[in-house]
Amino acid sequence: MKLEHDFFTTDNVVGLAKELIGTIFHTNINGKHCAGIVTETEAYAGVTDRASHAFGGRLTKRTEVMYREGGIAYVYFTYGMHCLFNVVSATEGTPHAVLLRAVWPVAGIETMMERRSFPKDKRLLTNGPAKLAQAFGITLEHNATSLCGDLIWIEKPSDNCIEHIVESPRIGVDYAGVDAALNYRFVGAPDEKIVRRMFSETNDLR
DNA sequence: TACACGATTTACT
DNA sequence: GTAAATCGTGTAT
Repeated sequence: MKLEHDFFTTDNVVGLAKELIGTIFHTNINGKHCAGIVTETEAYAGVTDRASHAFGGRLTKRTEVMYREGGIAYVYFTYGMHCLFNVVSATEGTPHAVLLRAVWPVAGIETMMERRSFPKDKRLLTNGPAKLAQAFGITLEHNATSLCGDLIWIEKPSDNCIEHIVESPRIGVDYAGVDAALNYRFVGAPDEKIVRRMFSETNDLR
C-alpha cells in the first residue's frame, strides 16, 4: 500500500523516522525502477535541533524546502560529491525531515550495481546515505519532488518484515552539542525469511 | 568576492 | 588506522 500525503504531515518527526523502518522505498528514475526495504533512518527536528540544517530558524535557498508541507524530498549536496535524501515532514513552516541512511535492495539491483560502479560486495550497495541516493538515481534535481508521485514513492507492506528496531544517537553530528546525544537514529533488523517470501523473485539480499 | 566546512565514501598504509 | 576527493552552501568580508 502506497503511503499517502497525510502520512508525512505529522509533527512527530521522531515517530515518523521509526515508522519508516520496514517500509519500501521506490524510485523510477531514468526509466529504471529500484526498491529497497528501509533499514536505517534519522530524525532531524526542525529549528530546535542543533544537528538540523534548519536549526535556529535558518532559512536559506537550500533549507527552504524543509519548511514546506511534508510529503516531498529534501535532497542536498555535501562533502563536494554526495547527495543525501530526506523525507520532509510536518506542516508548512515546520522544517522537520527524516534522513534515509540505508535500505536492503529488493528490486532493480542490476541498475543499482551499474550506478554504484559494481562494488565487489553487494552489501556495500545501499548501506549508507550517499550510497543509497546514488544507487536509486537521486540527484539534486529531485529536491522538492513529491513522495507520492511516479518518480519517488514509499510503500507500507502488509506484512511486517522487521524483527526489531534499535535506537541510537545519530551519525556524524558531533558538532551538534547536547543534541548529538539524542536517540534520533533507528536501525531495523529485517527477518530474512519474511523478506524472501515477500520478494520471492529476489534471490540475493543485501 | 573569499573562505572554511560538511547528516560521506573510498582507497591506501 | 588515516587521508584524499571535491564543491555547494553559509557566513563573513
